[in-house]
Amino acid sequence: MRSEKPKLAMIAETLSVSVATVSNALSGKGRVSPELADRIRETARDLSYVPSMAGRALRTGRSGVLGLVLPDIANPLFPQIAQAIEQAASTAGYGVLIGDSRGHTGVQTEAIDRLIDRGVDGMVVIPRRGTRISDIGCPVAVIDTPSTPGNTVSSDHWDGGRQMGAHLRGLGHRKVLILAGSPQSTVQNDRVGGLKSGLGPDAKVEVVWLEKLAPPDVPGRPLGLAACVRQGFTAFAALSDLTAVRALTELQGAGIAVPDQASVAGFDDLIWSSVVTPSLTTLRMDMAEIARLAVAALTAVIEGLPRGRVAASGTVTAERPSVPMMLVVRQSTGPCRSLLPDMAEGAGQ
Amino acid sequence: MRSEKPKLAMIAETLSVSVATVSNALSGKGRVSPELADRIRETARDLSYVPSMAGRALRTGRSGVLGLVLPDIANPLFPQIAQAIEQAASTAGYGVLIGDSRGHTGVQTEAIDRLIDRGVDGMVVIPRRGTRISDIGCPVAVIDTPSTPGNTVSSDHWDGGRQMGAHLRGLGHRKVLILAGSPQSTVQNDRVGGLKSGLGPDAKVEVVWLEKLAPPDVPGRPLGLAACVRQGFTAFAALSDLTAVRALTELQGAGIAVPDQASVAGFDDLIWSSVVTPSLTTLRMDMAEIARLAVAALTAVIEGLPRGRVAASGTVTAERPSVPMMLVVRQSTGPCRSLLPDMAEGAGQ
DNA sequence: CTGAAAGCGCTTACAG
DNA sequence: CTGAAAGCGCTTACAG
Repeated sequence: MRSEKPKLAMIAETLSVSVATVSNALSGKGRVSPELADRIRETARDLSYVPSMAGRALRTGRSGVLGLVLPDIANPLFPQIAQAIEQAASTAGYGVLIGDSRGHTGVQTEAIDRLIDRGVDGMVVIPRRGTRISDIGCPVAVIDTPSTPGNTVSSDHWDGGRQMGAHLRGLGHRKVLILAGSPQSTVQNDRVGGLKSGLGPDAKVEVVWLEKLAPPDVPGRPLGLAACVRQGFTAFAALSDLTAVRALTELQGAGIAVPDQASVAGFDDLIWSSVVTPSLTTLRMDMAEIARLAVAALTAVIEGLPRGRVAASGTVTAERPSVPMMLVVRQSTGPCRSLLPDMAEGAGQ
Repeated sequence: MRSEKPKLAMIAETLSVSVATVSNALSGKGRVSPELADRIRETARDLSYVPSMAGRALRTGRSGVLGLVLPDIANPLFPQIAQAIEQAASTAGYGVLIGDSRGHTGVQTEAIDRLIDRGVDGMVVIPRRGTRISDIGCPVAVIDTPSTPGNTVSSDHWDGGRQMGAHLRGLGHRKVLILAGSPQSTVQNDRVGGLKSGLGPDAKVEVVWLEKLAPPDVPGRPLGLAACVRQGFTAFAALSDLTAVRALTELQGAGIAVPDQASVAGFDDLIWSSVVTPSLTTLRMDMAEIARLAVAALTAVIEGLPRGRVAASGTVTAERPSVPMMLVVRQSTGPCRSLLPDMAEGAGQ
């Protein structure tokens, strides 16, 4: 029912003061007497004044918007990431613009450019396959993995792998198959490294990179996991919940009981992992914290705060570069029964 | 290496014309001689000129940004939706700002308000549980289901259900359990209705609303599907792929072979459905088309196009209100073997 | 402590 | 067909 969108001038007029004073009062820069400032804030509230982003942006050269670019849009992590970033950004007073390169790895630059053209003040990028981010023209926070140069902040994927490895080792597993995606992914390599370390030197570990399978791996194609069980593998550690669910259903479809005959574990704790039977043991990322750190790093340099730094790599530096992952133990992993060929008995529940 | 971000004035200066002329030429409103317009466009390109959104927004009162609000952020459809909307918006020259109400159904207004405050020109809303959208202060496109008043455009969920029902019926299934989420969801109700219709009058159909289960349903809890099979249910139609995967793994875990002993089907064709074994029969939405229609409806009223209409409900009207769903038949559904109690034999493959 | 003025980069009547 | 001018809503030196 308000007659019109209130502007600074309206408040000024209402109180018979200058817009400059209103602006100063509202921005709390303290050049205004406390009493006047109070009155100004009050009538601003009464009029439900909302500053015009356009006016402010034009004047200050800052849009108050951050870009979020996920090259790999089909990424099932997207909801988690988008939610966390939006939350952190909004708390920091920023909006979040979606940048999507629709899977075309090369076209990522285009998505970034579009974001720049729209005037984002900074952006957070979740790279895939070592996409190189450099002099983009605005501060960039990269969420990848601590071992990547230019990484701003991320989960400690290596340690996550280590936790998973230790868990599996603790259950007695000594012959483990790691189901990985792309060998080009630093995140995945870190997870593999940690897994091996956690499993210990006496474990027999094999890695299959789905992407390297020939003929090219198709989602629906069986991975031959039952044969692996017959060969003595007792645990399957997938580097993503998606692959874990794939492994789980393949095993179950072949009549192999999980976790009785083989353990299965995933990564990332997507909702799916808690919904399947048996529910999946997995590693949860603290996306909220990662997002908070990434956004804080960004806003620090955007707002010229003392702590804000842009590293040589062109990306922004966070308070701390890595956030621990948390092991979530559920039903899909159990003690190693190391039962070899004689697995015909039952899949009974 | 460009010395500075080029502005309209620079182009004008370079060509010794007025900024007004440059503006007119670039916006193609045709008040400029073709030759001059060409030269202007050319130098604009050479200088890699990008208009300042802030300047334009302040002047025109339009931000060139659309809001996307999904109250149910954990929604696994999010990647699909976000990608499609971003694609459509970007093609139409708009950016997309994320609006998230973080699950708090009531707080949705807050998310919407934040978007409004940021000056979005319109927004697309995917409501849950009959959230009421009204006089928000900007054009709104609602993507829900055709039977909801105020729906702008959406999949034809009823017909999708019908297709699935017909498919199952064609395979001989006559006793089907529908796994639904919330009875408050119009989308789900439509799917249920279609399913029943497609299954035909002689089919015995039961619906279990997961949300109404007492004690409240927890993701990991078994749904007692094996017992249902013993009772003669031969097919399980889940209203989402998430639930379908849940059902599939529960059945498999209980030693019931899918699709040999029971068929399972889902909805939405998330990536998960093609990855599990057996891969899931499901219904795919044409999100790209839906997004295109929604965005077109929005931009039509934003840009004051002749076709653009705001319906009485306060939401925008699309070229057509519904888009067909497409049945994707995969391995999880098969002919009904109608094997009753004697299902002890084998889950072996 | 408060205000008048300039200007951020555009677009849009309005003249010429 | 082209241009001079005003103004969108802010913030920021600069005076007072």
